Amino acid sequence: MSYLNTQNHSNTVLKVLNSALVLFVEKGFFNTSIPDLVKHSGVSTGSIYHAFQDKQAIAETLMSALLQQIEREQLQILNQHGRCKARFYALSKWMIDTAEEHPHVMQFILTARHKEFMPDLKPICSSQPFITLRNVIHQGMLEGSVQEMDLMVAAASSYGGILRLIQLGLDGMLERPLNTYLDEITQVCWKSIAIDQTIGK
Amino acid sequence: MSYLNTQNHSNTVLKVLNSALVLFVEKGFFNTSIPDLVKHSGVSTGSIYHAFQDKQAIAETLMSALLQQIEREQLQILNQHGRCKARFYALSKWMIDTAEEHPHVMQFILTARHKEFMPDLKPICSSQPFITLRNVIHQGMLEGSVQEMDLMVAAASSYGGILRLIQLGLDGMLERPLNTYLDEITQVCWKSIAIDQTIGK
DNA sequence: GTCTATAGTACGATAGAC
DNA sequence: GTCTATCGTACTATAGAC
Repeated sequence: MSYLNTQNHSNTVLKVLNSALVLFVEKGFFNTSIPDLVKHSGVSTGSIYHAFQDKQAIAETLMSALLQQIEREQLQILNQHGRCKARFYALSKWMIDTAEEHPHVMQFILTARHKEFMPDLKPICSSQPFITLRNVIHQGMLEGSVQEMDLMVAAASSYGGILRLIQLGLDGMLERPLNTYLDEITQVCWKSIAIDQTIGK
Repeated sequence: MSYLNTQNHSNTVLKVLNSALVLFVEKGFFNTSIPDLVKHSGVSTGSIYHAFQDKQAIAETLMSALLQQIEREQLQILNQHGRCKARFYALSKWMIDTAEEHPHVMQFILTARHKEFMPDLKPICSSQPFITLRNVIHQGMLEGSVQEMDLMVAAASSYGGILRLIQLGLDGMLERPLNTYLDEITQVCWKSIAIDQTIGK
């Protein structure tokens, strides 16, 4: 199933964005030509340029749409869990599930060299979804469940492990499916910033 | 100072490789044209194509040279420290120092979309330097200083935090210089996989 | 809004003098 | 080995019919 929502975009735009997601991740932005997009999406050159100003605008729209969708899903998770540790586990599970169900999405967000084709864009880690991840850790410090330390250090250590494992999974370096590592990785990542030594469930 | 060793390569090759490192990281592989390389390196088109088969070969040679140099530096560190924890700390310090002194090197290794322009290359995390990092963690399990767990999970959790913080630093998301975070980040990253709760130095 | 056909350009790579 | 000049190509983007 497509990850992108059908609400904000026309059918043509959506077809192009979905093809762009696949092709940009698999071949790279610069190795994907407009003719490639035409073939993969079934939309003609003219229609593509009617819907988007240029090739770069396709990437920008795609990025923006993905980040919006991710924000929406994060908010749902935050609504279901109140405390830092529960939120951290739920967000980690969601990241790992997304990496398995929509590997292209995760790959595009995590490893696409956005700077290379969107030079004006701020680094991905300054986008709202990453701010939300950090805010949860900050909440933990206020709650007393996370050790007082530099927020960037805490965020890097906790989510860094999750994201690194996801990257290893996307690169085909893991023997088992990603989700089978969920419990183990979230436990050790949480342990790195938890305030006490009782790790029990 | 240049990161690359002058032993294996001629002066012309070295000039091109150094320019390629800078330009590939700052503008990206596909946004760097041969004329760009000519301007930046002072070497003419003809000489570049005399030294390298094509543009991709420049990237491949660069990657190979960097990995070799990194391997050499890692071996030095392993020779200076015997136990897992000491090696982990020293390797982490070395990664952070390298990121500060040679940001282009770190950026090229960590974030360059190698797959995009070197489709045949294995993922970077299967290269020898990354294997060495994992081996050190494995050694820790045998020694009894690191908890028994899946090796990939342990490596992701421990080095993932370090690498994530380095990425944040390279992206300009940190307030202070990277090396000022060294003690804090290595401590929490080690804590995530350490076997007992005594974290003291 | 959608399409085909094509203009214009910039690039990778080569030829060939020195 | 190094250089300049240039070829051929493949791309992005546009023009204009429907």
